[in-house]
Amino acid sequence: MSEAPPSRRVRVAVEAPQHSGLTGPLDYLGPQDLTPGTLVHVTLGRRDVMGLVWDDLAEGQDLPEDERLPESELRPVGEALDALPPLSDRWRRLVEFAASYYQRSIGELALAVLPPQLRDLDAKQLQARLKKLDKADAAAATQAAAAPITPADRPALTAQQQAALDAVLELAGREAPQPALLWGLTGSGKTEIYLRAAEAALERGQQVLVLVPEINLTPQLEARFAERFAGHAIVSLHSGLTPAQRLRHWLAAHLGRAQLVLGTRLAVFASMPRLGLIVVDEEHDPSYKQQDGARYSARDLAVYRGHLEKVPVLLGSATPSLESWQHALGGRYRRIDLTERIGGGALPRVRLFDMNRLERKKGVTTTLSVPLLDALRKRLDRGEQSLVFLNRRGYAPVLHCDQCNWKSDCPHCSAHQVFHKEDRTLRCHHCGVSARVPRACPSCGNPDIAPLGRGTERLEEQLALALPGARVARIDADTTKLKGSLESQLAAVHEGDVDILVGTQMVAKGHDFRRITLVAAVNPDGALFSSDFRAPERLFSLLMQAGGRAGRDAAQAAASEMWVQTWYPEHALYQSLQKHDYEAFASSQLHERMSANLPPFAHLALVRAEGRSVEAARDFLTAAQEAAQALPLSLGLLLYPPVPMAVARVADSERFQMLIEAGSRAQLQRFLRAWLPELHALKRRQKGLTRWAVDVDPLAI
DNA sequence: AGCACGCCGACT
DNA sequence: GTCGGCGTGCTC
Repeated sequence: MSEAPPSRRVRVAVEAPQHSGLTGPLDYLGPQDLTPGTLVHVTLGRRDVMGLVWDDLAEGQDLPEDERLPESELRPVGEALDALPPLSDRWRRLVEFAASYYQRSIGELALAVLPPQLRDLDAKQLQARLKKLDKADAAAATQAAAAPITPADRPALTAQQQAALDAVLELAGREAPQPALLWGLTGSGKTEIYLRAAEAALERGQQVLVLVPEINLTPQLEARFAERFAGHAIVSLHSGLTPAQRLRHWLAAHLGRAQLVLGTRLAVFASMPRLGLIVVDEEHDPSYKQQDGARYSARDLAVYRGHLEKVPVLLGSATPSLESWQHALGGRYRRIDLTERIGGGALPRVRLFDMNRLERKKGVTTTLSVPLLDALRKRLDRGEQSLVFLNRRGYAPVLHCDQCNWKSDCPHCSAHQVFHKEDRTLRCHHCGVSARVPRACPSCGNPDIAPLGRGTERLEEQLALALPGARVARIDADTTKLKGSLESQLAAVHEGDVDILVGTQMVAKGHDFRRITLVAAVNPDGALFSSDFRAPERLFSLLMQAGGRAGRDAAQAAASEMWVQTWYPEHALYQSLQKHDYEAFASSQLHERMSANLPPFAHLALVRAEGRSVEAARDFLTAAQEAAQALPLSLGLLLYPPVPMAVARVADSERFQMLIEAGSRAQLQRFLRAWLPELHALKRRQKGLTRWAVDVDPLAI
């Protein structure tokens, strides 16, 4: 028997959430040779939890010597899962940065971004898992020898693409590459640039990380990469995988066996020992921001990770986020442009249809205007497809009684219940409650209750009625609930089994329709007057993307059209859209943002509070504000008063929020670090407060 | 967050 | 007398 190695103080990041007040790693006693990055079981209170051996934090970040527990009071670490190679130093720096920036504990974040199944394993089970993986890999390796990529397999690059690729490769050759913003129209061949850049990294023996905004978009991109890189190991990482798949794919990345990792925002934390390139496709997409728990932006973390690992980051978009655009204008990002569509195709002609020109007759539906129906009919006659875009699910957003003014309000939320005709339900899109549609007005008994407004279900019905013989189909969250149904419905469109496709933003993103020559946005005005300062940016990008669905087949591009029905055709947003002029739009938005002192010229944090009563939620934030004003660090910050959220009550919970504005990130960070402990204390005193959270760099205000 | 302890109401 | 309600407080 060998002697037990001498014990020492070991820092372990444990899975304890922020609310516990335990922010940094905890101290345990462990063997001398325990490497940082190793998973260990430790006792926390009375339970056994997973922890990750951490290093001593940087000067100033750590507790002072005299506040640490004496070694005599420390508990020993439990079993180490040392069959797994430790998480790298760079990986830990990324997690440390993310935890600090988004104001969460290191342990919470570190363990939340590991595959969930890893937490439930003991050393023996892990070893078995790794052995099984070895076997499978060996079998796969003998089966398919990596086929070299030959130039013949790839489409020739246009001159512009070649220049873009050269710029990317030049960056990759630098010691500390600058992030690149690949600004390319839909159909300009961005994906080909990703593929070529990835190819170069693979040839150097490096791994490539590709992020996409939605799970929906992973299969088609995965197919493209799989086709190009046959024989290479490609794995996907997203929340749609089974726990076992997720662990297997994560391990493949961590062990360096997966050469390409493709995934949604959580994949930004994938452990990759030989990372050589990060691609963030559709970098402007709001889905990159996590909306609960640690509210990180995977795009921003990707940029930070690139900086840490000294690898190039390629941010791609036709309508970059104004943050990224501003970075490019300021020279922090290298801008690379793709301004031509492949094959010389033109962008669809944008027609702004002025709704004011229609005669307004009472009770007559104007959404399907006569000219729009004519345009749709023209496509039908030519055997072409059309996409009608409406960002609202259901049949009608509300039911209404003419006699007593009753409305289908949700009993638990400050929102209407949406009428879904298909299953005759009234559903609240905020809390999810569902009720049968009443036969008569529940308030006065009037049998004549009517739907008000329209959603995709009703649009589908009205189109079928107005255009007899047309094959109308609808794709939205309701028609794609079942697994695989989105794929089969998209396939039906590709097969030509559909003439007119009705859909929400789900169909506006990414899907490559070949035969669509008309895209119509029938009611996009809502976002023009939203209280959220980012609403115009989102609308512009959504409409550009929707428009990009038309004319992808170069032969039909000339005849393709985007139809926008609006009451405000003179609005600057639509004017820029009509000219496909993202630059003009961005410039006017940035101008507005600068004069209003909004991002990217200011930095925001949002504190949200939920309580059983309006008072509980509001009083908490008011007290929080008072505590903030007492801090010297709040000097120069703008603390807005607490206000109810746009939907103030959800599932019987009252919601308030409060905005903090700072001139610099560092200032905001310093303030939050000092302030949050006070909020934890306040929460304990505030009765009826159920939850609160800080959102750094919030996307939706 | 878990998971204790702790101090008051309706049950065998 | 005890089972259990959820308020309060702690976890290296």
